[in-house]
Amino acid sequence: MVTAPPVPAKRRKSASWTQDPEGVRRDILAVARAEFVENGLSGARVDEIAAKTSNSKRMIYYYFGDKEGLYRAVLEEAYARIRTFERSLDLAALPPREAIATLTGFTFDYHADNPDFVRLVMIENIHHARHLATSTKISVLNLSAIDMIREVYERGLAEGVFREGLDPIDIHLTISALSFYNVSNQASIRQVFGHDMAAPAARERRRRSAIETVLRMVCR
Amino acid sequence: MVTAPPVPAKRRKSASWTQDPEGVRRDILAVARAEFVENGLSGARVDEIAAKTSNSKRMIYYYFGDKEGLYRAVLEEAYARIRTFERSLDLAALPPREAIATLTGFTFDYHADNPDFVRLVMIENIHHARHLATSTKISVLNLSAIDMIREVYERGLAEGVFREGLDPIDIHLTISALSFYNVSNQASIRQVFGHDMAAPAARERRRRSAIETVLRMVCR
DNA sequence: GACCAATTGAACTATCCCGTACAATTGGAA
DNA sequence: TTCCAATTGTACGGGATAGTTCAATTGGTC
Repeated sequence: MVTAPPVPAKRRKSASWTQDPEGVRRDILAVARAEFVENGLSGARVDEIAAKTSNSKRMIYYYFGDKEGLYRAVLEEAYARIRTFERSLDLAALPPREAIATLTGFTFDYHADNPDFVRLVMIENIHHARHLATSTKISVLNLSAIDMIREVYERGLAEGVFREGLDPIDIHLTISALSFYNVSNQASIRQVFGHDMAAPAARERRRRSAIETVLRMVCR
Repeated sequence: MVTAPPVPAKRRKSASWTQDPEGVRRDILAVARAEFVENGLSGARVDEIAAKTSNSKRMIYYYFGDKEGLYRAVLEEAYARIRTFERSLDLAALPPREAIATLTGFTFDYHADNPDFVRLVMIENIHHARHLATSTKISVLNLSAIDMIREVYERGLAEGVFREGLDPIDIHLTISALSFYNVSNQASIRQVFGHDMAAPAARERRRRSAIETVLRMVCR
C-alpha cells in the first residue's frame, strides 16, 4: 500500500522562478483597464479581471487595496498618458493659425485613436468625477493645456489674425467637444443616424470639419 | 368575550381604493429614471428603486419584466421626449441664419436643462447602444432632425448666405457636440479646470459661443 | 352576487461578488 | 544557513441582488 506523498509535488511555475512585482502590476492594470472600459466601474467584475490576469485575485487586493483603488490606478494612468501627449506638442514653434489647426488635429486624433480614454472619462463623469477629486496622483488643476492655448491666442491677437474677446477656456472646450463627441457617442450616432464615425472616410471628413470649425471660430 | 375579527383588518390604502395601473407605471418609471441616471444600468439597484416607489418590487417585474426592460422603458421615454421637442421647432418660418441660430440655441438649452437625458445617452453609449438597437419603440433611423437641417441649409444656399459643400449630418454633429459636451463632462471639467459649466454665467457665455461657432461654420 | 382575469403583497431563493483568513513560498540580508 | 519581510495561492464567508413563488385582493362583467 502506498501513502500519498506528503507534499504532492506542487508545481512551481518554472524551474527557477523570479518575482516580478512591476510586471504583475502592469499585467493587472492592463486587464483591469479593458474590463472597466468595457463594463464601467459597477459593471466590471473583480473575479473576471483576476481570471484574465496571469495572477490570482489575491494579487489585485495586495497591490491595489480594493476595486476602487484599482479603478483609480487605471484612471491615473490614463490621465498621465494624455498629459504626456499634451506636453509633446510644441505649438510655440508654429504661426498662430497653424498652431491652432495642429492642436485641433492632434486632439481629434488622440481621442479617435484612444477610445479607451474617452470611455474612461465618460465613466468617471457618470460617477461625478468623484475619483478624479480624491486621487492624489492626478493634479486636480491642470491648466497647462489652457496656458498653451492662451499663448497661441495672444500671439494671434498681436499678429491681427485672431479676433478679440475669446476666452482660451472656450477655445479649449470647443476643440474638446468636437474631438470627444464623435467617439463618446459613436454607438448612439450609429443607431440613430446609421453613420459609423469610426469608418476612415467619415472620421477624416469629421476631422477636417473640426479643424475648419475651430479656425473659423478664432480667426478674424 | 370578543373574538378577533376573522380578517385582522388588513388596512386598505384608503377607504375605497381604486386600481391605477397607469399611475403605478408612471411612478415606477420616474423613480427608475432617477436611479439609472444617478447610478447607471449596472449600478442601479432594483430593490432601491422599489423602496423609493410607493409600490412593491413585485410591480416592477409585473409591468416591466426585468431590470433591462425597466431600463429600456426609461430610455424610450427619454427619446420620445426629445423627439417631441424637435418636432415642436418650426424652422421653416425663419430665415436661414436665424433658423440655424434658433436651432442651436434650443438644442443647447434642451441639453443644459435636461442633464438626465444627457446622462442616459452617456450610459447607453457605455453599453454600445445595445438597448437602442433592440428597442422596438425607438425608431432606429431618426432622420427628421437631419431633414430639418437639410431644408434650412438648402434655403441658405439658395439665398447665398451659407457656404457650399457642407453635409447636414456634419452640421447636426457640430450642434450636438457643442450642446452635449458641457453637460456630459461637467464633472471632469470642474475637477480639471475648476470651471462650473452649470453656473448661469458660464452657461450663458458658452451658449453664445456655441451659436456663434455654428453660424461661422455654415455662413459664407 | 358570482366568477374571472388583472393586479398586488410578503417571503423566499439561488447566485453572484467583493473581500479576507491563513498558510505557504520566495528573495535577500546577516 | 537562517531568518524575516515581501509576495502569492487556496478556500471560504457574508452580504447584497435579481428574480420567483404562491396566494390574496380587486374591478368589471354577466
